[in-house]
Amino acid sequence: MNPPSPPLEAAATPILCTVDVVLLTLNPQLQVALLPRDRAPLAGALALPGGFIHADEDADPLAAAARMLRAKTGLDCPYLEQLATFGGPGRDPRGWSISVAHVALVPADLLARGAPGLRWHPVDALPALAFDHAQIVAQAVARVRSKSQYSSLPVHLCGERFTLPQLQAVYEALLGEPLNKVSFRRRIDEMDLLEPIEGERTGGAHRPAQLWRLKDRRRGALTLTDRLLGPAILAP
Amino acid sequence: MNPPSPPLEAAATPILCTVDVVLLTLNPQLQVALLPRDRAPLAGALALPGGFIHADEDADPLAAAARMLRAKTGLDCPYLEQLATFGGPGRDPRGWSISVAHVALVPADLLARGAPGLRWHPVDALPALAFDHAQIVAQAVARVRSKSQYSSLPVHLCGERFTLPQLQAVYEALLGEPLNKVSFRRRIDEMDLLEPIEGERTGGAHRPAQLWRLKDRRRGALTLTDRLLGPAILAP
DNA sequence: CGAATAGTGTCTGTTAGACATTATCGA
DNA sequence: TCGATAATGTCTAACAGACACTATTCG
Repeated sequence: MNPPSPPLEAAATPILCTVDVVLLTLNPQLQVALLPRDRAPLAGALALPGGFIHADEDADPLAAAARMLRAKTGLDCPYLEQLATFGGPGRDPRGWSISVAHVALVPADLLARGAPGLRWHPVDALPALAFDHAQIVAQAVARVRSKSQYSSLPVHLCGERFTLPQLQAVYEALLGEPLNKVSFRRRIDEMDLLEPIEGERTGGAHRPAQLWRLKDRRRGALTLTDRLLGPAILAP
Repeated sequence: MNPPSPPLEAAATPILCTVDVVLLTLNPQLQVALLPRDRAPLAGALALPGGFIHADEDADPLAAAARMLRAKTGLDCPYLEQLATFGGPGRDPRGWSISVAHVALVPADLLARGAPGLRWHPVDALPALAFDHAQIVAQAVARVRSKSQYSSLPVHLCGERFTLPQLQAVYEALLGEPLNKVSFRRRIDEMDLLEPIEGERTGGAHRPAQLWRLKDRRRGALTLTDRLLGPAILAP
């Protein structure tokens, strides 16, 4: 039997392990939360909320991302998933580094509670970002748009209560083109996602729309359709 | 200006950074390549091909996975993509660790060139695996089955040259149910993936089938359909 | 010619989307 | 009553899949 140590194949140079979060909202276009870096390297540059994994407090990468979200943005997000891992010798001047990137979604009506330093930028007109964060944002946006074709992901950009016309507008903003109202409602109905709630929302002189909310068992999860909602978009 | 070091927020405990590869083939069922570990921890246990990222030679996680594939399996795989990153304090007894998991596909007719120690196991009847590798394999299989619904991924499990009935059988094995021949061929045709080649393959007393190969510009890439090929499967 | 598999033509039930109609509000 | 938006009914063109038919090989 071998003794349990030393690990013969251990990496010579330790690798920097970080998580980053692409926090998105729809207000009214798709926007991403950025923070100016408060320390070197690249102090002052705009970057995604993120930081080092803490071995003593993080249970896994997703938990590290949730901690980062809480600490840096102050927002409580109904949706958080892992996106992909970016790594290499050049992306951080301190050395070979890994970033486990995540995507988070927050409804626009919760933005007021966020940290004051947060800066929201439309994803289609980004300023220069630190590290390889522009590439990470691009991949996150592609993933969100792709999943909007065949899942309930966009409901996590609406608030707790919303109308079907509002939800359709969210899907249309993500997919980039108008959807057929009848087909859209058939799909949403088939997904068995929503339940009607009392109360009405109206904005003017017209028939008020029914309010809906996610069914309990759909909370925090994605529901998939077996047919596409919109036209095909290139997936990651 | 701040000096570039020390990094104020650097992780106290270094984190172990590894890559693992879920190498799959279809022969005739879906099988995964496993290797008995040759050192502690868990020496002798079956594990995925993988190892530490080497900061001095790997350009990124995908390159590290490709190096690992070459070194540990000896196989040249036409398809390799990142799957997801698994991490936590308990998955490796040496401490908080990260595994950037990948999926690779290899046609069954190339298996003979692999390393002699490789052991192939049907993914539906796996033995006990080291670390959290069973979970990684499960997620890889789910991803491959899901992508088989709407992409050309299964062609990478066929050899260089194949017939349409062979390709359909590969799709059916992955999706777990028979497909309509006419619809399947319509879809493959719409994807504009394949070109016919000279030569015929026949196995007996019947009409020989046309041979096809991937068009050049489709090499190494996935092509997507805008409609599903089979019934919906729960995606990761 | 018969068996077996490859490949294609055709028909029909289903579905997506265009359009029209009804419903419900405020002014 | 009118304008505006919500919600639903209906019709048609397109598509998926079932079926049948032809093609091509070997024995």
